[in-house]
Formats: sequence, C-alpha cells, structure tokens
Amino acid sequence: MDLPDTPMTRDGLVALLRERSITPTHQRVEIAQAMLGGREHLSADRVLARVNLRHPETSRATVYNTLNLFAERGLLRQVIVDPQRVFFDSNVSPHFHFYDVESGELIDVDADALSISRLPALPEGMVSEGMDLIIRIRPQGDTRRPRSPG
Amino acid sequence: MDLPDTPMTRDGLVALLRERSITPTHQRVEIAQAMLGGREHLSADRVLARVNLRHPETSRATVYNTLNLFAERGLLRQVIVDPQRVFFDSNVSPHFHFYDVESGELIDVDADALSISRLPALPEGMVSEGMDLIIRIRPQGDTRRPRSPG
DNA sequence: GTAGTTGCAAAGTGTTTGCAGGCAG
DNA sequence: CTGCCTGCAAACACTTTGCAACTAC
Repeated sequence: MDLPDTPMTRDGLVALLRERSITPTHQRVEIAQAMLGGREHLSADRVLARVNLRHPETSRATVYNTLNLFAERGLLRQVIVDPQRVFFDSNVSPHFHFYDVESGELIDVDADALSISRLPALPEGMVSEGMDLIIRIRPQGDTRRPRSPG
Repeated sequence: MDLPDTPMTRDGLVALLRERSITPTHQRVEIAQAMLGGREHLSADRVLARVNLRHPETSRATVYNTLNLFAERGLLRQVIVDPQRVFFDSNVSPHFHFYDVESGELIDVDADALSISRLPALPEGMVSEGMDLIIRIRPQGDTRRPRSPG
C-alpha cells in the first residue's frame, strides 16, 4: 500500500493544480505532495503533521482550506466513517472501503471486488451524487465497542 | 414513512428496555418514545428538542448518554453520513440509505431493493461488524456543494 | 438504603472564519 | 502592483465529562 516517496515531481503537481484552476502556492504543492506521497487515507490533522515535518510553515487553516478545495476540484475524495474526523482519499476512482473500527484504519476495496446489481430507483427529481460503501471490521475475538481508539 | 404517534405503549417500552437490561427511568422512556414515535432518523439535538416539547425535563447529557446506550444495546443504529452529527436510526434491520446532501435527510432503502454479490474477502484475522451503504443524492439541476445546509 | 442515573456547566474535538499581512503572476 | 492566499486566534457545533443531587427498586 505504500507508495514511493515522490510519485510525482513538484512540477507535475504544479501542472496538476493548474489543470484544476488552483493557484499552485508553496503550501498547496506541499499538501499535494503529502497526500500523494504515502498513505492514501489521511485526516486533516495527519496531513498537517506530515506537511510540517520538514519545517512548520503551513497553518492548520490552510490545510483545511486546501483539502476542501482539492476535494471540491476532484483531486481528493472525502470519506465519512467516523463522526470525529473526515478522511481524505487520494484515490478518486470508484472503490469502496473496509474500516477497521479498532485502529481507525481505512483499506481500499476495489470496485469490482464486489458487484452491486439492481440499484434502487432514486426518489423523484433526485440525482445521484455518488455512493459510499463501508464495511466495518474489527480484529477477530475483540468484542469491545471502542468509542475512543486506544 | 410517518409512524403513528404512539406505536408502543409506555408499558411496552418499559418492557423493551428491561429486556435489554436498561433501567427504565422517566427520561429513558421519554427518549425511547421520541425515537419510535415519528421520523426514524434523528440527530441527538432533534431528539432533545422533541423530548422537551412536553416539558423541558431532560438534559442534553442524558439524551446523548441514552442514545449511545440504546445503540450499544441494539435498540438503535448509528448512521454516519455527515461529519457534523450522528443520526440515530430506529430501524435496526438490514437496510441502506439515501442521503439528501441538500436537505440532510436520510431515506431508507430496503435491503432487497438492491443486491450485493461477491463480497470481498475480509483482511486476515478480521471479522465484519456490519456494512453501511449510502447513496448521496441531491435535487436535480442543483449543482451546489453545500457545506452548510440552508 | 444503595447503586445507578441525571443535570449542569465546563472541557474537548475537529473544523471554520475574520482580518491583517504576504505572495503569485 | 493587485487580488488571492496565508497565518493567527477566536469562534463554532457537536459531544463528552466530573461531580453533587436524586431516583428506581
């Protein structure tokens, strides 16, 4: 699951941002790099930590703004599985998730690892925005209901 | 979708709570009644408002504690679709949801309105806790991305 | 009577916002 | 240069917690 440290050059990222009409500021490029440079599912807090590993130059506000902007422009997808935090997923192609309720970890499930047929009719006048399928899992033998991951 | 105002007698609710080893206090019965007495998908805040329509005798803390207790004991199911609030669903049998991102409304989808086949293999040593399937919908022609419903 | 429950208000999260200063083009 | 972007800290919404008073049985 671990991607190489720098799957895209800085120039590549700059180009990608421009494609989406996003001014490629220093911070945004840094954040883009963080999201594509390793694990695919990160909370804003994790991104902040990661970006500031090098030197603490990016503020919390900018991380939140930028992640939301990226999601809006289709570079990231938000995954809502935990009421406490939003995960951002750098994989924007159709797929589903396992969610380990114990560790809080998200794992991709390839779209064709399962098949959904006979989609229900949408309520009248409504259009679909997308579908989220989450399979909650936990380590075998563990019967706790963790409210706070430990 | 609207249920009759009192689908269960107070005595019935008391019995139901006892079945689950829940001391049927005044407030808990009130909350049980609120969750079964009308709409099926309510946030804690809505439950609080509803319970205190009669007379404001139940605190926010009790509502939160009680809803979590009910969920833990299988009387309610939590639905996580909005990072801002948890919905509680009085329908605990298998089913899925439409989520109107515009209005914030949840709509039940019967479990056999769609069929999921070929479930993916779970990661080793993991067991399933349940599956959430959410189809995000919005009114046709509306292209906004609402962050704050209004 | 006693353990378990409630209410209050304060604390705690994750996230957003307002505004002055700073950077990209 | 000029408008967009950033950082800071305060504001926010939802939820949880600590503790004294109270209630169910």
